[in-house]
Amino acid sequence: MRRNQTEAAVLGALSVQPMTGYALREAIRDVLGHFWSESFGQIYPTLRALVQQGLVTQIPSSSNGRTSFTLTEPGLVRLRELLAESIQDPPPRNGLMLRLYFGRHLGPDACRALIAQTKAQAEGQLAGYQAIRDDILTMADSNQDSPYWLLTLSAGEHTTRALIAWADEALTCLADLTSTESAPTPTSLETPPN
Amino acid sequence: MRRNQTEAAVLGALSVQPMTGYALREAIRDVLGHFWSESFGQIYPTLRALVQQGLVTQIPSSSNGRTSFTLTEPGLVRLRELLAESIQDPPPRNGLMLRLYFGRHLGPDACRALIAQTKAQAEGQLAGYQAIRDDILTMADSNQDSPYWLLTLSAGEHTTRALIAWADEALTCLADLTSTESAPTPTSLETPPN
DNA sequence: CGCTACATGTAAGGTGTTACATGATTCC
DNA sequence: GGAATCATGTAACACCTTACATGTAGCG
Repeated sequence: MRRNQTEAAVLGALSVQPMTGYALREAIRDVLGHFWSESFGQIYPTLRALVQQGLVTQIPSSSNGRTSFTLTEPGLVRLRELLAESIQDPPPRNGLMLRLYFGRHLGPDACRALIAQTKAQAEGQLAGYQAIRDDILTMADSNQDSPYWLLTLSAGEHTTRALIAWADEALTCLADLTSTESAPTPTSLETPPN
Repeated sequence: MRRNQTEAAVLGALSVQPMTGYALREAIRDVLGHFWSESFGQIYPTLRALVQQGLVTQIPSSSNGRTSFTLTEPGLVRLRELLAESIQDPPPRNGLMLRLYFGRHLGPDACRALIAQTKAQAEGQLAGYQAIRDDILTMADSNQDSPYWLLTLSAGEHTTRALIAWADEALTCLADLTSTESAPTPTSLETPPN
C-alpha cells in the first residue's frame, strides 16, 4: 500500500515555485515544519522518479551542476490526484504521553519537569507562529494560497494553545499529588503545606 | 540510535497486570490508543527478547499453549530507565494539514469536506474520552496509577476540543472563500447569497 | 586560504506494518 | 459442526533517517 505522500509534498512545494532539491528540503522544514518533514534521502530519489514520469522538469541554471525543478502540467494534475486520495496518517506515537501514563514509575517530579519542558517549547512555537502569520498577511493580496496557509497555521495555534492550557492544569494536578504523597496522613492538621 | 520505545510500552503495560501477547495488543490499542500503537509484528519479537533478558517471565496458564507474561523486578528497573530516557518523537506527518496547505489545488469544497469529517471524528473521540474518564474515576480509590491516566486523558480532551474549535473556525473561513469566488464582483448588490 | 553555506547523492540500517499461516477455544 | 474470537508467530516489504562522500561558491 504505497502512500506517495512524499511525492505529494514535493509536487505541492514545487507548485508554489521552482526550486533545487536543497531548497525543497529547507522549504519543507521551515514552512511545513509544524506538520510535515522530509529528508534528503527521500527527496532526491523522489525527484528523479518524478522527472522520469514527466511530472517535473529539470532546468540547469547557468553552468553549474545545480538545477531547479519545475512542476509540469501533468505534474499539477498528479498533485490534484494525490491530494484527493484518502488520508492515511501514521499511527500515533507520543513519547510524552507514554511517559506520563506510566508516570508513577517515573515519579511526580520527573513528570512535572517533562510537562514544564513541553510547555516552554509550545510557547516558543506560538511566538514562531506569530512571525509566520505576519509573513503570510503581508503577501496575502498577491498570493492565492494565503487563505489555505492561514488555515494550517490556525490549526497549529489552536493545538499549541490547548497544549499550554493542559500543561498548566497538569502541573497543578501533579503539585497536589506531590504534597499529598509527602504528607501521607491527609487528616493531619499539624503538617503545613510547604 | 535505537529507541526501544516498543520495549517501554510493553513493559509499562505489563506493569499494570500480566497478560498474553494478544491481550497486550488489545490493551495498547484500546487504552493507549489516543497516543500509542503497536502491531503483532512488534509485540511478539519484543516479548521474546524481554524474556531472554529476564525482564519478563512467561507463565504457562494451565494446559494450553497460551502464556501470560509477567514483569520481573529487573523488568521494573528497566522500565524506569527507559521512561527516564529523553523523548524522541517521530517527525510530524499530518495528512490533513498537507492537503489543506495545498488546498487551492483541491478546491474549497473538498477542503470543507475534509474538515467536516475531521470534526465529526473528533466529536466521536470526545464521547469516547468521557467513557474512559468514568472508568478511571470508578477505580480511582484502589488504583495508584489513576492520577497519571487522567493526565493523559485530559491532554487528549484538550487537543480534541481545540481541533473542533479550529474546525468550526476553518469552515466559516472556507465558506467566505467560496462565496467570494462564486461572486467575483464583491461590490454587486443584485447577486443574492444562495 | 579556510570556513560556511549551498548542493547532490548513496548505502546501511532501523522501524514498523501488512499479509499470511496456523491452530485452540468458545458459543450457538 | 461452523463461526467468531483468542492466540502466536513470521516473512516480505515499505518507509524513512543517518551517516557518509563529494564537490562548488562566496566571503572574510
